[in-house]
Amino acid sequence: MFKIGDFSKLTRVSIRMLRHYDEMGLLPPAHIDTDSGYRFYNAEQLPRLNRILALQDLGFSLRQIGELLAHPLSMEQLRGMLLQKQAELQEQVRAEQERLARVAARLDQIELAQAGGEGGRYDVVIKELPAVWVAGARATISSYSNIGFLFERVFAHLAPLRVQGLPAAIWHNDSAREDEIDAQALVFLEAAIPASALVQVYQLPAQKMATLVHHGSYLRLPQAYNALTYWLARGSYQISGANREVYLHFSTPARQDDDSYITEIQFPIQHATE
Amino acid sequence: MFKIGDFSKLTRVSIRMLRHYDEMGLLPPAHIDTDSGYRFYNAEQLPRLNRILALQDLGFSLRQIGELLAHPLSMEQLRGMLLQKQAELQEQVRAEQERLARVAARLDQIELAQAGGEGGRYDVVIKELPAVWVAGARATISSYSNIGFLFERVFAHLAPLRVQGLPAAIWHNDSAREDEIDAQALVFLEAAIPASALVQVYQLPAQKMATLVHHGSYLRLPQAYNALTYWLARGSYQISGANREVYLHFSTPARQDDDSYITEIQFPIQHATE
DNA sequence: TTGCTCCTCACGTCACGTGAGGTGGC
DNA sequence: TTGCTCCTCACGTCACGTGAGGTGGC
Repeated sequence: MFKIGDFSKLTRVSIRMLRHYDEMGLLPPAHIDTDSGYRFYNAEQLPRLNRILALQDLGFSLRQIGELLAHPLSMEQLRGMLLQKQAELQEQVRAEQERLARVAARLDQIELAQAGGEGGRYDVVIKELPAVWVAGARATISSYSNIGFLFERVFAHLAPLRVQGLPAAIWHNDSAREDEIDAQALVFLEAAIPASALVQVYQLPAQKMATLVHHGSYLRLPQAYNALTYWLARGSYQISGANREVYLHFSTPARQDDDSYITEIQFPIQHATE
Repeated sequence: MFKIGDFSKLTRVSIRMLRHYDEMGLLPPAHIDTDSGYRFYNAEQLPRLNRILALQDLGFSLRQIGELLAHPLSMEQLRGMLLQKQAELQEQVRAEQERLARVAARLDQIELAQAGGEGGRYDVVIKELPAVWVAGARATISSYSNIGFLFERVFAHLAPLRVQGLPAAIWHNDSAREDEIDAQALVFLEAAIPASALVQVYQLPAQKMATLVHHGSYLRLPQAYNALTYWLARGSYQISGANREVYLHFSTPARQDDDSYITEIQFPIQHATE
């Protein structure tokens, strides 16, 4: 028989935890002194404690372990649980490795900044955007700054409906030619509204996005794009579609050199392994 | 200006968390209505929120982020913190991968058991043993079961000192010959005691151990050894020294076929990469 | 007018560590 | 007799989610 302190030394499990396992019914002591309340353990209890520790190491919670010990699973069921655990752990490892890549990218960013670069002002954030309704107009334009008339079309469509929302652009840059830009102006909606010949209304699908907020004039947007694409190149993501700009602070008509503008750049991404 | 719900939708940060960041002083709203207490945010706050989220993603706690935002670090200091984070994350990834290997080993164990094997009854547990004083006697013997006389030597040394402790054996199996076993009998002590010509007293160094508890006769110890060595072969550990047996439940003189015996087998291990 | 949004307060999570304050055994 | 060990009770951790119960704006 071991007093709790000796059993703790033997098993390297803290006294606190042995008491906790007792409380949870996972490992009641072999004997409890009725006068003093002292817990006494014996060597026969070691296999059970080891099973608890092993299951914990496999990633089960103490509650789950309690159930596993109370209602032992068949080999086949246990195998199923472990296969699921394995998948979870693999996903966790992947997530950790991606985080590591992001730390490395951040370190790179610092070194570039020390070398005189500009990227250090931006923080890239990954978001899961849900599906959302938009009203949009699309056309091929000859310059990025010419998107204005598309927005006018959309706004003209929305005004009589008394609908408002954040404006955004999607740049479908399939063409290699710099003067053939497949551009889409859109406004985010709360819900579906009627469409028209010139303005489409549809749902953008849910999408994982790498985003960055640029606070300043459009003339310095290229630096922001550089920071984001550099970050993406360093990481473990692939760009999986057309990039967007969300105009969080702007004026109409747009000016190219307004330093108060705030623009979020978004690139749809997916895991490089998918 | 955005109400908290709109800002939450925009940033994909829950309302609960925006309020929490306010409470912590990380991101106070740009404006709070004095009557209603409503929080209002504006687009200028997005870069700060993104910085919070990016630092969180790098593994900093909200408290640390608060300090980083209040007292910005130099590039060099930030680099140092990130390098440390990187090391921590690498260690975490390694630990997760080892855990994954253990899950895989467990799955193997199940398949072996289904094929009629015996390994399924054992749970391997890793422990960090601290340095500990022992009294021991060492000799080359011709059979494992001949270790008894070495224990008698140790017990004879301890008896007049009125010292007790758990007995254990260390098997220094350097020789290839099965009838030349370099064996050591020892007893764990609470503190140092005098040595003698036949009994050494010294400290076993701290050591990471892979352990397993065998409940049953010594005749079935080989199965327990098989389970442990198989587990070790599957995992990412290297055996780094002589294995031990700790006799948790036994009798003197020892019998080979006593099913009530409880024995812990220990292999010193280190990471395969070290 | 009626949902909708916002507010504060507070509990629960999960596996622990770390006290405070008190008692029994060598 | 005096440390030592054990006991119970309870708080703190940390980033959240999820209510309860109540109020203001279209």
